[in-house]
Amino acid sequence: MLELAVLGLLKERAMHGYELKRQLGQRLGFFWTVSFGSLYPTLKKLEGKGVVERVPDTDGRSRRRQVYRITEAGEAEFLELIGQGSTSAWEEEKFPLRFAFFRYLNTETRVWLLQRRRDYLEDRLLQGRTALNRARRGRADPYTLSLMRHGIETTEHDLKWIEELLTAEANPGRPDAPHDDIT
Amino acid sequence: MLELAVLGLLKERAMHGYELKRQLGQRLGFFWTVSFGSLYPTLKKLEGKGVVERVPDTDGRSRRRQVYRITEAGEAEFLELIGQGSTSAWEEEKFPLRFAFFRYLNTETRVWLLQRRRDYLEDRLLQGRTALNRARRGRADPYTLSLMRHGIETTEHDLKWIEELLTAEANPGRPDAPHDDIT
DNA sequence: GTGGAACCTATCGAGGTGATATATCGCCGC
DNA sequence: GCGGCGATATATCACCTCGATAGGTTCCAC
Repeated sequence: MLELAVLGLLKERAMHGYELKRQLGQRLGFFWTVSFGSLYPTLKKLEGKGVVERVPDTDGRSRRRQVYRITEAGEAEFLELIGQGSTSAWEEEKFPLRFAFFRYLNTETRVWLLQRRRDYLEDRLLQGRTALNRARRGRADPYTLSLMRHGIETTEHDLKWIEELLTAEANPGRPDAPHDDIT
Repeated sequence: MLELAVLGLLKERAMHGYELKRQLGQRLGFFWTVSFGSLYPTLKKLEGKGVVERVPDTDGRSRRRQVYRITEAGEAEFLELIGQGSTSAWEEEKFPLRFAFFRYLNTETRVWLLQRRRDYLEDRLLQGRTALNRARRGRADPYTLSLMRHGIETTEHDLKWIEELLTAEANPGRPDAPHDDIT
């Protein structure tokens, strides 16, 4: 998981651990946050696999930072991770992470992933509505009901977003991707 | 975490593990799901602490299920867990869980928790907007920008929900709690 | 230069995750 | 009845991640 995120970020440019965390926090902080406790071990593991490497301490100063860059094997590994279907569950769970690297995929794959996501959300929505109705009949307390309603609304919002993205993907009319970008 | 959820559900009525998972899935499945790998160990741990106990296999049939009920010590433990401030982070993370048991808290505590939540969300929103602006100036790719925008919108929606709840809490005018409940 | 704040790496215990194994029940066709 | 099969239910394992914490380094104000 984190491996994909790290490789994706290092694909853009070399970074040290702390900055990886900061970048991740900014880009998908709403959906995910990494802890140092998983980041640093992961970096070491990746280095062990040879998919990232430490940038040798060029130009004397600041030898405290451990700057990593992606290797050729790493580029391959990244494509492997982001492209593949992988195991059911996390696929849906970590959608935002995958989405953050959508630019590295071709349109076909993007559409495929978006459709999978849409189906998943629609299914959840259905289950959620069913559960809500059951809860209503069961005289569940107002707070529980409110929570369930809110969950449904949130999912509806997610779904709408996905559908807009699908539309945008279908006709690269003007904005070659998701809407406005004024200043 | 899970401990609070389990105790809260058992407070309503005795259940076996599988059903606890099902109930949890229905009520806050949008925000959380438990795995068996944590549920069963947790039940044992709770039994060890004496806050829940196995219901003796009355009336012969179906001896396969392990039905648990909450003990008196468990009731106390529950109030302890839900009432206390606990450690910073998870407090925000698991807000929905806490909210699901709001009916066991008095108005004062409810309002306090809602306000904390509101402040937290407002802070995130601010950070998110700042990050978005920076990303725009940095010519981030459209997908990343779209993701960030979506995160912001979702948080705004959460915030609106909290504010409505605060309003409802402030004047128990007609609906003694969160809005409509037709049929 | 010296003290402190911000920066950065690192590790630990606790606990959660998804996958998988196994056993039992309810039910249907025959 | 009885063999089989899908749903129900408990259990465990290896791996991953978390939050807390500690410790070292760089930078700057005074």
